[in-house]
Amino acid sequence: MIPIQIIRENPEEVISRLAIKNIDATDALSQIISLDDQRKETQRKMDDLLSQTNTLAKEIGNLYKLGKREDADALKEQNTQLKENAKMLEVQLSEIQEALQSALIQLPNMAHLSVPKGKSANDNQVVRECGEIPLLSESAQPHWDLATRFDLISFDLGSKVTGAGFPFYKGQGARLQRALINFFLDEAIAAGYHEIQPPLLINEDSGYGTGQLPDKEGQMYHVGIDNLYLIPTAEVPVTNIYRNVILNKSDLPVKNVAYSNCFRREAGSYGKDVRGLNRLHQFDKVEIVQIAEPSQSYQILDSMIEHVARLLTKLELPFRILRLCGGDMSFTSALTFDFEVWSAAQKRWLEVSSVSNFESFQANRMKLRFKDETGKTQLAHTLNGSALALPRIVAALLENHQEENRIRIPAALVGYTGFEYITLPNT
RNA sequence: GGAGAGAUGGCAGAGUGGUCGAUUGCGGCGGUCUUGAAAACCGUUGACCUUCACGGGUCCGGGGGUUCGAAUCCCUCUCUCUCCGCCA
Repeated sequence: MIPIQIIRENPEEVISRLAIKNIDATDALSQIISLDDQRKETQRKMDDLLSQTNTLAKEIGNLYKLGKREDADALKEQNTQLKENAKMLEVQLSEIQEALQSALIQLPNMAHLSVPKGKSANDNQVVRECGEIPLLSESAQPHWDLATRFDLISFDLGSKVTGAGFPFYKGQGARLQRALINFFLDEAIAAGYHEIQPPLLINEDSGYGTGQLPDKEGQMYHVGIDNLYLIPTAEVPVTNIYRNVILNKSDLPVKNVAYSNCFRREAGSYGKDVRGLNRLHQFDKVEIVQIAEPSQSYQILDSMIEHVARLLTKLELPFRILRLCGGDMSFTSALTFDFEVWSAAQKRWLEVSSVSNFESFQANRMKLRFKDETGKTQLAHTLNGSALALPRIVAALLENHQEENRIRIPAALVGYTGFEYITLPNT
């Protein structure tokens, strides 16, 4: 939610920054400002009346004490009348507030000025390419075939026991998963992040806090009997820790890292993009989340990008970094960089991380603030990024590092897997 | 799952219908004293809306109600604690 003060103070900036996301907010803003005017006006009138009723109530109390019962009764009647008027205004006010809130909540976050204009993923800007794209032999296989041949992952068992998109990891496949999780967590801890293990189910309030609700409801698994949602990312529980919290300036930046399973319904996905590990309903991810002072958030965004780049370099995977264009960005983000690794056998780029600065958009929704040096409370900035999501990393590791009859584990990971090569079963 | 108790400011903890946004203690901040610190003493100390300001309004877990007037009474939801049951 864009803070109303920003809209009031600087509507032109809001309009132009929303235009980067291909949104014409001119009408919406003037509607919002007029609703806000009505809100103030109505509230002022109501406060006036309440002030009068408060004064009268005190007088009545005094009159009773003095034994002037008739005078008191007369005032009582007067006060009842005032109270009724105040009640009417209260109803009006809550209607106006509801309309204002729903208008505000429909506005996406403003794009940062560095965001390129554009409509789709084709307009994203490649800002960096790192690593060498491996030349594989003719017999190189995509990861789903490797996973079967080396007996690492069973998609069929997943379908049998749960459904498509819920694979079983087995043997060296399972150990590789565990190794990656520990590697990512240790790297984050070394970079100063604080490890958190969050719950995997969240309530409705948390869904609103980070913006999954109301509009992305269909993307989450819902446990109806308890009205809880399975988390689509650890970002949701980890950021919502700070819902309705006022931090001290000295607490910032808050740097948290969490490993979790992630659950996504991925309604509407289909085709070759979802083959194998490319798109799952349940997957593992290590997420980094920071809460920062506004003046530092972009510097912190850079440091998060370097952190993710370092992980991919250590895993010896060729990758590129994209600056997302306005049309490809999420509703809540102000600036997003995507990381893609090259999948050598599929011959395509796979998105493995998305690092974003939300500025005060999430903070405003969930009332996450901090006290600055003058003792004033103001909204903090929130940032998060995947560091990293496992399935496509596994896909790329298997494909890019495949050799004749084995798959090489990158050196940085050997201490975690306990083996240097994935080998064929029964050899 | 059954029975009971409770939810008040950063924390602890008073307050059971009238001047209570709330006694007090701790903590925090500022000051006196001190070479410095501690102790002691004095002062100060919540959030939100509105206003240039003065001021006004809202908030005692959430929501609703009774009343001229609610932290205090009633309804409801959520959460916490104790006991019993079940259980990794």
